[in-house]
Amino acid sequence: MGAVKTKRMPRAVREQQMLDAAVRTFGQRGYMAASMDEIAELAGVSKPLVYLYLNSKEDLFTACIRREAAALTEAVRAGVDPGLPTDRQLWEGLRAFFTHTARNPDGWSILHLQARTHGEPFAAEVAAMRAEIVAFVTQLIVAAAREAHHDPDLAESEVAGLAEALVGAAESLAAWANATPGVTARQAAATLMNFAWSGLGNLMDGRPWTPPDALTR
Amino acid sequence: MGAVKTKRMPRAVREQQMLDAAVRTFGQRGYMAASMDEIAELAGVSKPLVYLYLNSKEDLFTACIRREAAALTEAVRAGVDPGLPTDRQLWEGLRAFFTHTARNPDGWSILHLQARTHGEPFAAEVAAMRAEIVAFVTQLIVAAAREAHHDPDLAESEVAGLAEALVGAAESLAAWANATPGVTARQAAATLMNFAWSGLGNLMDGRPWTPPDALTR
Amino acid sequence: MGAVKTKRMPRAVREQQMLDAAVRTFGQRGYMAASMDEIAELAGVSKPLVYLYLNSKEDLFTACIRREAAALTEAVRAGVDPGLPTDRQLWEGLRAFFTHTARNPDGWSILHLQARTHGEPFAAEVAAMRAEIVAFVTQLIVAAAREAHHDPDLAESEVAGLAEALVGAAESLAAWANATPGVTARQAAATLMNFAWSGLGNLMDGRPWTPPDALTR
Amino acid sequence: MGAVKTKRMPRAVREQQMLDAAVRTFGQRGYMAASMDEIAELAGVSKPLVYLYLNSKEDLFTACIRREAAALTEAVRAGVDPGLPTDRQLWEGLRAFFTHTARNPDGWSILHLQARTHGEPFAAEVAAMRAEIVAFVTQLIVAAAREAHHDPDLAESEVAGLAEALVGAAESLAAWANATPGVTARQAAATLMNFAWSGLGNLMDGRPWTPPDALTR
DNA sequence: CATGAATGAGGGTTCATTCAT
DNA sequence: AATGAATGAACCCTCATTCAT
Repeated sequence: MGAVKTKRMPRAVREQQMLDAAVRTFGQRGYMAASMDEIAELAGVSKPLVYLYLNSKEDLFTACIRREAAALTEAVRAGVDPGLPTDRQLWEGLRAFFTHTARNPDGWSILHLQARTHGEPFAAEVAAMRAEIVAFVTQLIVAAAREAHHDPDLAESEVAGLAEALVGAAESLAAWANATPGVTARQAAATLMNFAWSGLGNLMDGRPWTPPDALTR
Repeated sequence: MGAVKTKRMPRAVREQQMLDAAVRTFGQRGYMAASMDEIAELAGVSKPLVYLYLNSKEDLFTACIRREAAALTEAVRAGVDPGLPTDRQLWEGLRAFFTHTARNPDGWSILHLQARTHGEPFAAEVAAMRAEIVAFVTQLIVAAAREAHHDPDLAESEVAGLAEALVGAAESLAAWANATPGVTARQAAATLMNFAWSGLGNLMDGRPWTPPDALTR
Repeated sequence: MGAVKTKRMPRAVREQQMLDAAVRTFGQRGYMAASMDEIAELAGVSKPLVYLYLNSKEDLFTACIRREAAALTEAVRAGVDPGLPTDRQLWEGLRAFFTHTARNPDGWSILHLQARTHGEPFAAEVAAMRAEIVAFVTQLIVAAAREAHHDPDLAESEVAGLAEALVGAAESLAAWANATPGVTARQAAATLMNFAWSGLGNLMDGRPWTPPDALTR
Repeated sequence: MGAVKTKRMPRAVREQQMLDAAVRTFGQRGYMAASMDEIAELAGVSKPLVYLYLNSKEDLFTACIRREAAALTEAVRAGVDPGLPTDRQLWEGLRAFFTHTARNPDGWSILHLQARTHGEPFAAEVAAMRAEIVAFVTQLIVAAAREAHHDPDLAESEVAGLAEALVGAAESLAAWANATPGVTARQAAATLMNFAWSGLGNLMDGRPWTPPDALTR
């Protein structure tokens, strides 16, 4: 199970191996239950080397959070074309999000569960990333309102709640999709678009939101 | 802060004191960081008594989860009048949910964060409760579809995803409402109803969902 | 070598056993080289019990210092009759000091070497005891000067230096006497009285200080 | 603060840099708390080089002790003119001693505290130096006795004790003088000469020992 | 001459858990 | 019904020391 024990690697490489092992261990065992011993073994190095490079369990976990947060936000950013209409942008972002979380369950566990459960300084780290995503969604909603130029009264606090609800729904669906066999990232994104864009009321009335490439795939 | 040290209490009473202390400690410190020492002290009893009554840390935590899960589902059930139309039922349920979680932050922390973060057997315990709530929501959605008798093809898996999204959004909003000063349970429920029932698309077009008692309060 | 493993002792007794073991271990191995494992084993208990009662290695060492310092100052105080003339008081005090340090080499090692070598907060602890002894000696010197009513100019800073020198000489002689076979506490005290009271110059001229009970013993 | 990192120095120079760093680190942190890492960094070299040149922490510390012991004895020797009368020789020796220890607090800490606190083989190393100084003092006392040709019976063991007391007092005063602002090496030496040569009894009677150059300075 | 990479061994500390009363 | 006394096991972390280049 452990990495092949290759000796004398340059520091940068070893550090990535350690982070890989740490993300996996933290993601599966949880922050507190993960032991530095296990991480070191999985990384194929001795414990002192982990401390030499990453300083402490806390620092190591923080490094994991940062790496995974950066990877996730980057994946979403890369998946979105800012030239598209807002609903299309949201659709693309959700697809990228569900795809990335499905491919990195351990990283997602760290961001979604572990970091939030174990207080400061970890919660702040992940809150920063979350704020970035919420801001992106907020801006999409505001843009949509402007496009529709119908409801100039949409209060800021109201928008904040909506963005929070949307992001929360996405987070929950990610866990659900990961745990439910047969649910693809695409399906999860479609479900959420339907739910978020059209609302249950309209769905009931037979007016779902339609994926833009429904015909081609 | 700890309970007054009264001696020779009947078992049932002592057990509740212990669970109170445990919920508070687990909720604030987290499952792993909470120590049996602290719980026993907060409960005002000696450690062996905790073991005599509740067996182990794991069992104690499981008992906490069960108690809090039962309290939450009961609160929601009690808040809903099954004779009302579906959207009204959902509205009442959400209000009850946000009210209960705001009043029991430690219990909510246990259910929402701690139990899910620390794997089996706790995750299964809380998953059972969640399934109950998802089932309730699912049934609401199905009933709504029947009322609208428009879309008999609404696939079961699709409904499951929608329910999941709705519940996830609610969970996230609960944490957000607890952490954001000035957001009441009522407001959180209204935001979520808007989002879930009308959808962003309709909101943008000026067709929000209207709280049933908007005029009276 | 370790104490007989007696079970279920009252806390006060166990604590003294632990302090005994700790004084011996710290005295012989030194503060840093002593391991809590070794101390626990010598005390005949498990390590967690040592921590339960004494908190930490630092606290344990501090407790040792306090106990040994109290024992030493008490021994000196008990040996001195404040009604006697000053040189007699000094003589009795020195005898008590050398006797006590000879009988408690580990305690003396802790006070004289270990506590001073390992910085704060230990140095302050032993400095307090030393200040007490220096104050006692200073007061003797001042009293002697008053009795001789010859030198009203004896500056305070000068007296401080003399007291320091006397105490330092005593400390050194204690280690020397312990390490040199055949040197008794009595002889060490006599040598120091000679040195301190008469001075080398007078010794050379055949005017030593005479122990008060030279004839009787 | 660390030495400038100059490369490719001859071995002898590098060794002195290492010893400088080691003396400083051992003197300030203590033998056990000092880490080879810190010493190497302060010396501006890599750790393996320290091992290459000085073999082990123990050997490095021993080398420090030897160097500082040699420096101290050499300073005292250089300060004394063997042609002078014995009290003048002692006076000069003490001045040299207090001056040197005041200027080399780290070295003095190593000799006086660290080496003695951490057992063999270090204690033996510093004991050798101490024996040399005690021998010097002993010879002074014997010479003084011969000059006074009064007490040919001054037993050898008695002289040994006196020398020990004198050296011990000097050691204590050195630490005291270093720690007490405003006390110069000269004053410390004068205090000790007074104490040792005239004795408290004569001081009280107004017969102090008079520094030879009291008039000129 | 010099070092980046790496580790075996051990130390302080904490915790869930049990025994004897 | 209740507790004071006690521990096995594990965890985080550090350090002196060595290879391979």
